[in-house]
Amino acid sequence: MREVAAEAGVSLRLVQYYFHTKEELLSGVLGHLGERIGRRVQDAVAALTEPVAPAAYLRAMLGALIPHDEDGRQVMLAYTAHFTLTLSQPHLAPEGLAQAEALRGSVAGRFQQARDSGHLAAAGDPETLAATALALVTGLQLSVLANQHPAAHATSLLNAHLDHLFAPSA
Amino acid sequence: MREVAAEAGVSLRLVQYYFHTKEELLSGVLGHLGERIGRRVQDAVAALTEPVAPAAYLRAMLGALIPHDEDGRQVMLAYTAHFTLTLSQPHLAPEGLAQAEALRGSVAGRFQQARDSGHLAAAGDPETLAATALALVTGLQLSVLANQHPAAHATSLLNAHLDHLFAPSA
DNA sequence: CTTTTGATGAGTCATCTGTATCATAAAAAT
DNA sequence: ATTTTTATGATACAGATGACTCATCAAAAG
Repeated sequence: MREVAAEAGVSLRLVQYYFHTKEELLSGVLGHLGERIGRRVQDAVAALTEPVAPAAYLRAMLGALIPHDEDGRQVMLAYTAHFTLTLSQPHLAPEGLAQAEALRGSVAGRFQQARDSGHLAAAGDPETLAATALALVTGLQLSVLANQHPAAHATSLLNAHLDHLFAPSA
Repeated sequence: MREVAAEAGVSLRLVQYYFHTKEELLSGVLGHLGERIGRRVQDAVAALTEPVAPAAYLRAMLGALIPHDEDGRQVMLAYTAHFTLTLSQPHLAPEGLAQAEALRGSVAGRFQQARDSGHLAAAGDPETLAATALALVTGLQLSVLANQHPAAHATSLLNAHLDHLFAPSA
């Protein structure tokens, strides 16, 4: 609590004013991070030029989850830390997972759309493709945070995966 | 330190005897977890019946990283927690990453072998395929630990990904 | 103008925590 | 038989930490 207050340039008393306990603070942070990540994804999608092909949409959405700038790195690092904490403290999870669930649905919807419009060449139902793509992004995220790959490399791995789904004959 | 001693049914003094500081304890645990995970992978590979097709080998190796029993869950959960810690305390990493690097090389080698023997249908160099597959497994691992998917489902997602690389025409 | 809300300061309390010290004793190695 | 290794017990201590209280004050809302 003291450390958070100091880092924020604020009195300890104020932190206690808004977050009565440390648990409330942690849940609050997890929710806040979820929102920031959601906004980053929305911004990336909004930056697309019309018309939006399903493949490009998915590239933008999923690519936004890979930390390619300092802000993204900080957000993703903090989110990863809090997410890992929820693995042993499940009662801290509620709000954060809602965001993740919404994202999963959105990705699955895009895959469904791609299938309907005949752009998708790969087998497997949209739910499966979405779950796989999201797991891949999670792993790539971590590899970037751990400095195993630069962000650009991780993005190209993600794009290669998507390209393979949309045009496997190449 | 006290909590570790109590959990191990051992005196605090003994923990201090083998690990002079908390940092040493954490590094030691990280190394120990790396070994246990490596052994689990080796065991899974050793259980294969000859002759070993490249695809089956990769399925075994990578599948062993998905926690499908209680022991696996504990090991992977502890490893994930320590790995996440190294993201903000990089000096705790040295030994743990060596194991991961060895695994990456091994997976890449198998992909190379599959390509050479004509079993691999997908494009992309072995290094890329290995990095992608490992990132996917990391993400699936986390999804299982977070109870987003049962282990069997994660394994089937992994197998679907590998099948797609080995037989994309289906 | 008065009340509510947002913000700070100073300090207390009990507990947790990493580290350290000294004495001791069984067990294993030499 | 003696030395070294492995293990425990009992504290001690300084610093960190979460939670709480009381007093105070500026700003915004009513």
